[in-house]
Amino acid sequence: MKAEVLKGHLEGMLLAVLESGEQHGYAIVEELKSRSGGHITLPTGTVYPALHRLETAGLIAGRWSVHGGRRRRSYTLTRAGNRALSEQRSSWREFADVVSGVLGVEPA
Amino acid sequence: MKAEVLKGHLEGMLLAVLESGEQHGYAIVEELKSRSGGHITLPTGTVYPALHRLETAGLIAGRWSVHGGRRRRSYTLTRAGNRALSEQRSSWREFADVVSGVLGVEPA
DNA sequence: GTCTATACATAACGTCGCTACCTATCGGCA
DNA sequence: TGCCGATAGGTAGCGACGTTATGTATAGAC
Repeated sequence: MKAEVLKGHLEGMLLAVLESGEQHGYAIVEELKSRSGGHITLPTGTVYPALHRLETAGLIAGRWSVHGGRRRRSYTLTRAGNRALSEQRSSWREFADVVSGVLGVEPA
Repeated sequence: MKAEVLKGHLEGMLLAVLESGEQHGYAIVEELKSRSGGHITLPTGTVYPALHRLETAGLIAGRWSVHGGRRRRSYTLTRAGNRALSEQRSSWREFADVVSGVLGVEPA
C-alpha cells in the first residue's frame, strides 16, 4: 500500500475498528492488519498521533489500564465519534464512486 | 469533497483524462469537473504544479501552442504515463477494496 | 542474558493539495 | 472608454498528516 493514499481515510478506519468495542492502540493496529488482509500495517508513529488527534477532537474517549504489567490506553467511540463514522462512510462512498468514475474502472 | 482525500489519487485522475487524447491544463480541469459530475473542481494552484510534476517524471509530454491569441500548454501521455495509469488503476482498485472492507461498506 | 512481542510516545521530515495572488488576452456590455 | 467574466498560465507560502527513526518499559522464551 503506497504511502500517502491513506491521507484523510485513516481516521475513519480507526473509528470503524473501534465501533466493535473498546480497544487499545496496539490491538487496533493488529485488528486493522487482519481486517485489511494484511494490506494495512501501520507504523506506531502513524497510529498513536492519529488516536491523540481523535481524542482531542472528542471522537473517541481513552482511559488507562494495566494488563500483565503493561499499561494500555483503551479507547471507545463517543457519540460524536459515531456520527463522524457514518459521515466518513458516506463521504467515502461518494469519493470512491467519483474516483472510480474518473479513472474509468467499474465501481469495484 | 473534503480537501486532503485527493492525496495520491490526483495524478492518476489527470493521467486518466489525458488517456482520451491531448489536452491543455485548463481543459483538463473542465473535463475533470464534468467527468466527476461536478464533485471535483480543482483550483489551478493544484493542477498546474501537478502537471509539472507529471511532466518532470516523464509521464506526460507538453508542448506550447497558441489559440485565439492565448497560449496553451498541451499534454499527451507518454508510454511511461500509460504504464503508470494502469498501475494507478489496479492500485486504486486494491485500495478501494481494502478501505471499503475496513469501513464495512459493501464495495460500492 | 539476549531476543521477540507487547505497549506507548515524540521529534523531525517530506509530500502535496490549497489559498492567495499575479500576468495576460478576448469578447460582451454599459 | 471602462469594467467584467471566461480563458490560460504561473508561483510562494502554508498546513495537514503519514513516515522514519528513535526512545522507554515489561513479560516470556531460549
